[in-house]
Amino acid sequence: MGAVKTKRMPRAVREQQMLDAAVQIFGQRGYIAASMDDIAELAGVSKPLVYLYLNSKDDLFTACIRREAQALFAAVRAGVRRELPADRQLWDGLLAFFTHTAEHPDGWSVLHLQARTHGEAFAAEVTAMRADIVAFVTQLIAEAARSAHRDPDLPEREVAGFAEALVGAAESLADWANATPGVTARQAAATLMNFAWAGLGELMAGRRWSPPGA
Amino acid sequence: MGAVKTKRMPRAVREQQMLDAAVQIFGQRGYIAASMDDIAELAGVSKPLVYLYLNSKDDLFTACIRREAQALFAAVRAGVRRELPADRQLWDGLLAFFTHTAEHPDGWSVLHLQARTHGEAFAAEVTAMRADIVAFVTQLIAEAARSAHRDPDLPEREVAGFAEALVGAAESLADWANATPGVTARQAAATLMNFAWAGLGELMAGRRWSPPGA
Amino acid sequence: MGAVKTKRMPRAVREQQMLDAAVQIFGQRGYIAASMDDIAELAGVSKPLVYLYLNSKDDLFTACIRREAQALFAAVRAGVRRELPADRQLWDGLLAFFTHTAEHPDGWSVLHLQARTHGEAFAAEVTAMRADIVAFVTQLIAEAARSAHRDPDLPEREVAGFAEALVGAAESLADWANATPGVTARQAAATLMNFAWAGLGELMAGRRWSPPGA
Amino acid sequence: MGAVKTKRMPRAVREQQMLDAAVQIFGQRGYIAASMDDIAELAGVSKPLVYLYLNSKDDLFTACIRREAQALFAAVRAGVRRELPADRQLWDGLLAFFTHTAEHPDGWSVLHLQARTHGEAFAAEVTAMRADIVAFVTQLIAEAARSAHRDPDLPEREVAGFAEALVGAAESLADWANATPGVTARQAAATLMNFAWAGLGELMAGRRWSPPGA
DNA sequence: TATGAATGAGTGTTCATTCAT
DNA sequence: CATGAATGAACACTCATTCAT
Repeated sequence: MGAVKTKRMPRAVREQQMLDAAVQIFGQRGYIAASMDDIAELAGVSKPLVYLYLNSKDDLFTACIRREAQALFAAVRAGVRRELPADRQLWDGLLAFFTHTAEHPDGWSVLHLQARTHGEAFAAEVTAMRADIVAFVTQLIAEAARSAHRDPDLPEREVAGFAEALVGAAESLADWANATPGVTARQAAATLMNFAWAGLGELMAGRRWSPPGA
Repeated sequence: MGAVKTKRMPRAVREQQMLDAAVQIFGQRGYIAASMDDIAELAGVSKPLVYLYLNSKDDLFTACIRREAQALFAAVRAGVRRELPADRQLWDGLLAFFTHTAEHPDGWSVLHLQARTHGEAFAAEVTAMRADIVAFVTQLIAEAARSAHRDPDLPEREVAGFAEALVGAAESLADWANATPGVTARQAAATLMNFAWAGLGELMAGRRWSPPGA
Repeated sequence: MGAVKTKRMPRAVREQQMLDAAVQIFGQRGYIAASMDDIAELAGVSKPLVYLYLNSKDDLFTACIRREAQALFAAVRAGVRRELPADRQLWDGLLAFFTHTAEHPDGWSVLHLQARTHGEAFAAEVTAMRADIVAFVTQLIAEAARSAHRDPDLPEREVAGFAEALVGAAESLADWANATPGVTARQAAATLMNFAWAGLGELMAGRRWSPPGA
Repeated sequence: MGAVKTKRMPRAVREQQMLDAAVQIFGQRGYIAASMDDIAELAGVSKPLVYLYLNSKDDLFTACIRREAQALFAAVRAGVRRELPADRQLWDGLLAFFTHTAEHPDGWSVLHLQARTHGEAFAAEVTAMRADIVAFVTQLIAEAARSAHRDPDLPEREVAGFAEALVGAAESLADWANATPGVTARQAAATLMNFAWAGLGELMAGRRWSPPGA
């Protein structure tokens, strides 16, 4: 299971092996339950070497978070072509998102479960990437509204709430898809698209569901 | 911060104090990082008493989960009157949900973050309650479809995916609302209602967003 | 299993119930592994009452040792009639001994295993009773030698060694008999009698096995 | 008292130091009363190192039992030359036995007191070695009977009882010798030899002491 | 006479981390 | 570049013992 024990590798390669092992163990066991012993063993190196390269358990975890966050955001970006229509961009982004989370369940666990459960410092790392995604979605919505020539001055807070809800639903569905055998990335994306697109249309059209007694 | 140190209380009272403290510490630090020492201290009792009444860290955590799950579900139920129209019921339920999670952030953290991250046994406790909520929402959607005389035979799987997405979005928004100062329970509920209601309408009308190349 | 829970008993009776329970638990689990909780529960009383009557775990254990030691010595004495011939007395004594240890295995365990394993203070209690028995056997041997008119001045140290070996063998056989199903007290006594009596005869006759190179 | 604090020793050496310390503490205080802290301190190392090398208190105790059992049996074997007459072999074996138990009182305590008092698993370790010794003695008796051309078909059960009594007496005398200042290994061996040899002669001659009323 | 409520002190065990080589 | 040897600090859990009633 662990990396084959090879001697004398360049530092960069060794580091990636360590991060691979760390993501796997952190993702499956959680930050605290993961032991440096286990990570070192899975990486095929001695524990002092892990400390030499990655400094501490905290730093190692942070490095994992950063690597996985960048990988996820990069995957989403790479899936989207900005010249296509907004709904197509949203679809492509969702598809890329669900595909990536399905292919890297441990990384997704690190980002969505573990990092948020063990201290503000770690959570902040994820929050940054999440903000990028939310911003991206927000921009998409605004763009879509503009291109539809409807309600060009959507209240910013409302759009933000929408983007937040959309991203939140996506995250939840990613967990659900990973935990439910037989649910593909396409299905998850289609479900969310159906769920969200009509609401977005109403939003852009300026129609609101009004709470009673407001 | 901790409970006022009072001597010689009846067991039932002490137990609630301990659960209060445990929910707070588990919610803020997570299952593993929470130490029984800290919980006992916050509860204003000695550690052996915690063990005498609650048996073990596992049992204590389980007791927390159960208490918080029941409280949350009870709050949602109590907020809904079944004789009102479906959209009103959904609104009332969401409002009760966001109100409760806002008022009990640690309990919400225990349920939504901690319990799902530390072993199947704990997760199952939450899953049970979540299933109740999803079933409740599913029922609401079906009811709404019936009362609207539209597409009375919605495909079950699609409704389930919708309910899942709706509950997932609600959970994510609860985190977001708790983490974002200035966001009220009403606002969170309104955002989600706007986000979801139109999509539900489309669903009931049998209209779907179709993925490209399908 | 434990005593029936009855309220308001005279102190003496309660104390015996406690000692019964204590002997059972000490005998089966050992001094340290035995918990005051378990003893109190088995005795059918609350823990503070045990402390009220018996003071401390140490005192309770000591009381057990004393009671069992006296009971064992009394049983041996009661089995022997001093007017009979020496070999008959020895036989009767051994039979009484093996019968008692077989009927009170927990008491025997307390005396022979537990008391000697947990500190000098406890061991001393047993040593006292053991010395009584060794003295009794020594006296028997001397008496037998006198009545046989042979070697009336047996060296004291040698007789003591003999008595010690005899008692030691008896103790070992008691353990063996208790641990080996199907071995009766009579069989144990007969084995030891055969083993010892001839050696005693040689001793009294002044014949010795002489170590080489002495 | 404890080993001189030396840094950076090879694992094998440290392990022996730990076993030395453990035998001493287990022998003097018993399995449960012995604390890993005390053992580690006496061994001159930190507690985690004890766990790293010996795994657990259970394993450490088992390792002690095994080492001491092997050492004792090896000492007895080494003391006996099989080509000599049976009584000489018995004498040499007893002498080696009492010498070893006198020189390793803690080891003897571990084997004879502690291991038998704290669970079947530990007792079994000792029982195996004891069975070897009993078998050895049984063989000796049979051999002696053969070479004396007397009653070559001794009933097996009786020989076993004899061997049991002999070994039991030896064990008891070892305790006695260790507890009684001034008693040498030679004296203990001579006492037992005198005690047992004549009885063995009677046994081999087919003469029995017969219980009254049988 | 009797007990429910409560704890100080200690147990076995684990883990992130460092040094000497 | 790499590691075997070693530890300080903590954690879950238990137990003999006491107090207030």
